[in-house]
Amino acid sequence: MSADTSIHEDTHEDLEPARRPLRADAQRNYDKIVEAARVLFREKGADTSLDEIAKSAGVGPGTLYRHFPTRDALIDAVMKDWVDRVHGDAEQVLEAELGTRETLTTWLDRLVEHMSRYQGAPAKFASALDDTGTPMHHKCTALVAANKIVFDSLDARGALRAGVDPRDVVRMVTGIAAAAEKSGLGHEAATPMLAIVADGVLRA
Amino acid sequence: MSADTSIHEDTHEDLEPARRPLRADAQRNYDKIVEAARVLFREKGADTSLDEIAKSAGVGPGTLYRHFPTRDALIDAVMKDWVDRVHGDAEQVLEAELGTRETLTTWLDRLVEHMSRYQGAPAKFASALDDTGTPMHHKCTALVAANKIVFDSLDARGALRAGVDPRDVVRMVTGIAAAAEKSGLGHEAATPMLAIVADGVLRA
DNA sequence: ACCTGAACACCGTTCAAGT
DNA sequence: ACCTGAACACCGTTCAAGT
Repeated sequence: MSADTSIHEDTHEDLEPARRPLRADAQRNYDKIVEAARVLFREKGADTSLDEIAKSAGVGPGTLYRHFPTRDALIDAVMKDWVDRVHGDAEQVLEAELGTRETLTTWLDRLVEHMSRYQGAPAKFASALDDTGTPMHHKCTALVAANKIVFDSLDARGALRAGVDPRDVVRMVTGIAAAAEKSGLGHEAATPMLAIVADGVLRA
Repeated sequence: MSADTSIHEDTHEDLEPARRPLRADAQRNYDKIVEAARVLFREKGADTSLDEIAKSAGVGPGTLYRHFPTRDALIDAVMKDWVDRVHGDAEQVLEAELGTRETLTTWLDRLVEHMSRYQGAPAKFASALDDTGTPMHHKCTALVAANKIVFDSLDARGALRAGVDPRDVVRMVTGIAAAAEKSGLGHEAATPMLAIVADGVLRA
């Protein structure tokens, strides 16, 4: 190993755009937009009007479009460190060395939590999961990869029922997170549904 | 029993608005709008612009609003006979007298099918499930009621795992239907997810 | 009682004009 | 190279004027 921080040890980030440095004022605007979006996404959800975001950032709508040609691209930028946290969570859950069922349920809980970061986000994940090419799809592959780590471990322990595709589980959790959000009961509404999933995934 | 057809034997329809007859031209417009909506919902999904529907029906936008103050109300009208079909399906599934697992999976399949009638409908169901008062919520209670019939039967057979709330299953299927739709793979994408649900719901 | 269509507010997106 | 803001298209919603 060479350095200590921000090592690219894994393969889930190599496709980063690698854009060259922006002009000073452009960079400032870029940051202001992302920060404004972060706040508004949290307060009003991931469908907040782009105009409002631009206004709140103090830039013209055209500037926002220059930096983020699509809403997806903006969401992507707002969720910059998200991928790493998901990956870290997967490993953390495994390191806890819990029983198989508890390992699975706490992981699924984290999954929902990560997906539900912003109102409306679960639906975006559901859409992006099979929509190759969009920026959000990158996040989804990270999600699938992290999930695979956990499932591989469970499989090694012989805990999985035959014929369960981990990818289907992610897809299902996507839907569960969306349903829980729309229930208005907060994302604790997901817990009983995740319990059913766990029983369906684990060997009887 | 008195008559043979369209008996109101159950309680899932007594709260119908009971509106008095419309003037002839108004009734004609009402029908034209519902028919246009039915076609467009099928072709372009349940989020088709109301303006487009009005135009396709050959009426002004104001006329549409007079009859259907909200999009939900229009969807409700389009799905008029839907409730009865769901209820009938539940009974039909039970009459087939299949094994417990097959009973459950075919029922869940039907549920998804019913929810996925129009593009965007699963999301509406998810939202309406706990949103009392909206017209779509009526459909949801019908859904829950039909589902209860099947689950009661399974429970009587001792097939259910302890602690499973049928309502949570409906909520979950709502999410699954939405996720399957957004996957773009058609609603067969739901099948493997439903299999997991079945294993989670049935006693091991 | 019902219909029409103009009018308004709002949002996403583009682009010519500026620095 | 980057920003601004006017401009356009589109949609939901309302309402005064008509029959």
